[in-house]
Amino acid sequence: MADAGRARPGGRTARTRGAVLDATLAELVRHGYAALTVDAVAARAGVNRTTVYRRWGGREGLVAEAVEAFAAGQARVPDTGDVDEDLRRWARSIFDTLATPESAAVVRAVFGGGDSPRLRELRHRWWTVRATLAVPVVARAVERGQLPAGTDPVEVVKHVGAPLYYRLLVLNEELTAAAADLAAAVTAAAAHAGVFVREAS
Amino acid sequence: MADAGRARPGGRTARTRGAVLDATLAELVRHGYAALTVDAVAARAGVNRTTVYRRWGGREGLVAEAVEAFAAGQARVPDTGDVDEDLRRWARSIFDTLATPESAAVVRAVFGGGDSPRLRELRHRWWTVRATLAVPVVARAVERGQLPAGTDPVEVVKHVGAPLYYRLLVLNEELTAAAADLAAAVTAAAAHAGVFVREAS
Amino acid sequence: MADAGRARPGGRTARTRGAVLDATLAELVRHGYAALTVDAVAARAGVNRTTVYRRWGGREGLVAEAVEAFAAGQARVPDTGDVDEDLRRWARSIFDTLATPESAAVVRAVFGGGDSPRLRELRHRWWTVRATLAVPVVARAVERGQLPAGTDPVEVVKHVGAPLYYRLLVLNEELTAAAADLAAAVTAAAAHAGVFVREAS
Amino acid sequence: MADAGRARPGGRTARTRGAVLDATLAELVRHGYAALTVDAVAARAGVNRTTVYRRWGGREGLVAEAVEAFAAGQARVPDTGDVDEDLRRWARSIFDTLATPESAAVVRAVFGGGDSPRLRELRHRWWTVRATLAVPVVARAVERGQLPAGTDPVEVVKHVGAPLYYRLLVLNEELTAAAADLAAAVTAAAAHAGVFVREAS
DNA sequence: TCATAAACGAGACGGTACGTCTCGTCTTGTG
DNA sequence: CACAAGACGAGACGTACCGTCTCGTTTATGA
Repeated sequence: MADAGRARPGGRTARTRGAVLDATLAELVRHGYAALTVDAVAARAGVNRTTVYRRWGGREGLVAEAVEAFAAGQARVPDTGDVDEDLRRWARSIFDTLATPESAAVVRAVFGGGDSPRLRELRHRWWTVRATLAVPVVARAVERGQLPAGTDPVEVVKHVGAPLYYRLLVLNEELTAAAADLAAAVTAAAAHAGVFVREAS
Repeated sequence: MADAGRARPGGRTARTRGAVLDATLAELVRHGYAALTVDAVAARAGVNRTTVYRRWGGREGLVAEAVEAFAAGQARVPDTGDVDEDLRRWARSIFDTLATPESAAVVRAVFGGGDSPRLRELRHRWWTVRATLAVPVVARAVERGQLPAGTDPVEVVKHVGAPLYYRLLVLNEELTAAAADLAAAVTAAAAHAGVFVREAS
Repeated sequence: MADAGRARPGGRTARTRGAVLDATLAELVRHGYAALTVDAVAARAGVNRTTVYRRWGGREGLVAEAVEAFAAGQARVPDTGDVDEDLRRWARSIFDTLATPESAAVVRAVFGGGDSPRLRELRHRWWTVRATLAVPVVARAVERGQLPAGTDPVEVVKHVGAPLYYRLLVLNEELTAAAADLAAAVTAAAAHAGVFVREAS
Repeated sequence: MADAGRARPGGRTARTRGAVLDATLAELVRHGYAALTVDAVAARAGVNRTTVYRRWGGREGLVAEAVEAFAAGQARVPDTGDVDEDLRRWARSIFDTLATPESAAVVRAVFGGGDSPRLRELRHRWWTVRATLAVPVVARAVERGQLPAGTDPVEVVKHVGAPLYYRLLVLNEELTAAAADLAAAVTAAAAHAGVFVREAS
């Protein structure tokens, strides 16, 4: 958010875009998705309402672009040679993403909002991007013989993230590094035990 | 939902209450929380808007009471003598709760809505009720020696439910019995491996 | 306008109606039809925009009702026994209607505005009401033998009013009593000369 | 409208001007002054909005110039030696001007529009030009002794035109040649009767 | 013929008003 | 005298034009 300025060369258009997206994130953090109004965003960005409608078409477009801009380059793919450590780092990476107030607000906005097609797609993208990154971690472990053959990578990845999102969205508990480590450890233990081995179908 | 009327004795008041709560659930299922309007509920219940505002004070109160009425007696506590089977049945119980369209809509309403204190409390209650029921299952297993001493029951319970809610709220995937079984198996394996053993703190 | 209050007993509704119609006339006088905004009317009436849209549906409905309320009981039908004097008084009556700033503004609004069906009907009513009142004046004169048989009353009435509206709408000249007298005299002279006698058709 | 092209030699500028003025007239005829938008005119003319604002400054300037271009050389001054016939021809000339849809639209635009200074001046010019042309007709008649000395030419001219504009703007009736003849006859009869003789003041 | 000033195209923007939609309060006539 | 029926205040929504501005391109014309 802060350093977005550097990426905005020149024109008024780019300046406007930046101001609006920043304002959107700020409003998201302060009031949440449900209470986010175009007027408030425009006012905070020092921009006319009309401009927002012209370029983003309303609340959804606003959030969609702000989130996409925010989500870019958030996840880190670990490769230490050890599954357990890899999973732990992956969990920590998720934790890092969800721990800051900004991120939490964004995640809540994305996953606690309405059912519009645009939001659906956003959610799907969010997950797809992360799954695409994490799946190889498990695949490599299988190749290295650290996990039993037939282990389903997608399910593993899901079970690492689930407890963290669960805490944030359902339990409303604060996320901790310990929780992340635990989620990774649980999944790792189960994986070693062959629970994720998929029957030949 | 349909036969709920029988459980409500006597007066017009009770009849009104029932009609409104039924209508609220129906609207929740059809349109979701975000698009739920007091007017629509009142119209569907054949009741005046004013009445709804008088008795429930608005959308939130409406949903809160409807959900509480709905949530009563949804969970089943298994006790088969075998942790693995107990956890599996517990997971299946969650699955049953989340699988029907009505339940899914209610859950989405509760956990995908706003941040009002009332909703927060509702979420908290939702979780507390279920945790209270499930914790003894794990406790018993520890007593029986099926799980290592020091196993944290609350964490175990969380990890059973997490993947299911995650699927529903984050991944928007359909829930399956297999997913429930997998969640239970993962948690059980980890528990047997001592992952949930809490260091003396 | 000022004494409209007496005719409004009781309810908030009636009070609102009166305030809005008064405000509409005031705005009409000050800024004219083209520059009349719903917002300004609502503000002046101390009423919410929404209320205006609910009850009058927008600018046109507003003007339509205000004008109708205004137009009620504006014209006087003379019957002195003498055509020339009757026509003169009729012209004076029109003059009285058009001479005050309020009336002039209303007339400009009605006849200088858009082409919507509602305004068209308003114009038609305006004319019809006045024609209905004035036609008997000419008819009586024919019966009395003061005007030749076959004199077309409608055309006579039109020619009395035409120069006055012409001055107001086209020439933007101030209306004078002398102009009204002249219009009546011209029409009377032509009528006596048989110019308005309609060929048997 | 169509042959306006001949008066526009060479340049893109002149071509643009012609296209825009034509488009303005067309929009005026189709939608009337109130609904005339700069955007529509620009689009129809195949010209950019900006160009219109640059050269005409907005809706009013557009209409003003279009109307002036249109109004040039519309009136015909008769001189048959007979007042009655002269007045009749003059009335017919007005009728010709007002009868076509284009002309009617233009007139409505000029006289049924707003109250801006520019439009006021346009109205004044419209009338002045015509009065200047017509006044000599009456003056000659007085010289020839066909009308009484002291007859006020300006009032005569006004009374010829009034019923026709009245029909168009107030009554919204279709103009007919008969109506024009009647207006002339009425005025002529009154003039012969000395109604227009102005007292020495 | 070629430089240069003028006009134009493209399009983002601030601004005003529009007309619509809910929400939640407030008023009122009626039973 | 309570309450259903519904008018009202409040405020966000999304749209349409207005008129301004900037930047780059085209075009006419006279040195």
